[in-house]
Amino acid sequence: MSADRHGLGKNGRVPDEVDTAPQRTRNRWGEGDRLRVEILAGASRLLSELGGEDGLTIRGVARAVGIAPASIYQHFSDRAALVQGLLDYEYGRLKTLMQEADDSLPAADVVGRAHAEIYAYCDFAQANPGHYRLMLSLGRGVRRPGPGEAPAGPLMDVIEMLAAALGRCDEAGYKLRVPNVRAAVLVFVGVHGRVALLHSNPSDESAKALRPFVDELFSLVFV
Amino acid sequence: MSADRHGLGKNGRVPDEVDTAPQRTRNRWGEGDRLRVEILAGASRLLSELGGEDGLTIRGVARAVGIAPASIYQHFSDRAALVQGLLDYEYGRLKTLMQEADDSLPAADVVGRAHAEIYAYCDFAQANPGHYRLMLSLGRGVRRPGPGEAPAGPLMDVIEMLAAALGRCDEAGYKLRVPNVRAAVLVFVGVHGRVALLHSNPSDESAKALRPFVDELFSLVFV
DNA sequence: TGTACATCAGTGAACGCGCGTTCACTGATGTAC
DNA sequence: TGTACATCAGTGAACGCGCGTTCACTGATGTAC
Repeated sequence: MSADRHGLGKNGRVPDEVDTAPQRTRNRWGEGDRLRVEILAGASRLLSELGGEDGLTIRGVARAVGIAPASIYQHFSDRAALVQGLLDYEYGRLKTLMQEADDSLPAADVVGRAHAEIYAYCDFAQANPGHYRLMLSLGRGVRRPGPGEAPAGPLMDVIEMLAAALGRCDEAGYKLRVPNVRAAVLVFVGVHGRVALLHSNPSDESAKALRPFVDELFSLVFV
Repeated sequence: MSADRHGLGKNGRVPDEVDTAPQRTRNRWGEGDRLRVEILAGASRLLSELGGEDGLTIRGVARAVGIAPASIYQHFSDRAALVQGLLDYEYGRLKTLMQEADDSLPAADVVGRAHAEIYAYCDFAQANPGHYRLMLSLGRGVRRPGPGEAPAGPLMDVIEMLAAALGRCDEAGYKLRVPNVRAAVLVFVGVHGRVALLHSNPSDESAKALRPFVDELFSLVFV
């Protein structure tokens, strides 16, 4: 046993298992929850590599993480729960990125901060097309609000962040042509449409520069 | 055989097969191509009912049409070809609807005609969410232009239609604030983003009225 | 201190299912001579 | 006109595959007494 620790067999070749199963060491007592984030990270990586929800299977994620498919069920009740968990995880990342971009500028630069938020959004969308598609729920198996339920959700959180940033601009004297929430929806929707168009046409080099487009959108909503 | 033509067995009950297989009569000699459009229509219906590409399987379509799965291979080389055929079919429908809306107004009413085109687009998107998602290629298995290839495609056709309509407005004196192609992209992208937002949040009743939003977009691109 | 037991992290093997695709075929309709 | 053959529209049965999920399990680590 100890003779094989170097990963080399007697003939000096790397055994086949090394390629497929990167021999995970199990977590210690009481640290079982660590696997949960490993699973989410593996699923996230898978989404990046495959660019869509299609390869996002229980077995695929298990392979990516290096565990048995059955092990996933200790942390997620079924595939739908895994996808939902991944969505929460990614929305958390996106909101953090936007908030950090906002915080990175001086408090007084309200217009710059609003721009920075949406730039961060664009960067995320361009760097993570697979995640973006899933998050905009143009895939299946995503929980949607019921008929009576309020149209809340992580998407609304993002729009509200943007609305707040635009509201601060308005208060600081950079007047909006429409109420701040309407302006936020307009900008968000424009950016989202542009990103979707880009994703559906990745060869359009001229469209990859999203910032000028964002600036144009902003210039339209301000007086 | 002729005794069973009424679809009733000896005990007066409808045989089980009637429910699943609506006993298609095969096409006549030389009319084999008719099945092709039956398949596309069945696939289209399936897309409407299921709201996504997920149920769009060879076997599912065969069931919807009432034929054997193997029969599809006489008209489409594989599943990807079927999906591509469906896309062409649906883009044809969309462009026809937009053109008809345009033609339904007097030639002189250039602004009304531009509005009518995009209204038709909205109506299509709202009436066919499953088709819309697939067409905007936020699904898998859709042919995309290669790296060197021009970013043409049915989506560009739609945008060019709109750009032409906006160009006619500009020429008629309803001046645009930006070049007509940029204005078309802006309007299209805004509408698409709004529709996507609506699809991801179908309970948002206030967002279902797309026309005011479209009008707002138009008012932003005109002087 | 030992020792029986509980809890933990994680697994291997199996299940039934629906899928895409292939292949040899069936029976009806046309065509050559 | 017959009749052999070609072509057509479409099928039934089978294949191998990857999937989601379940279940009894393994071995390590903690805890009660």
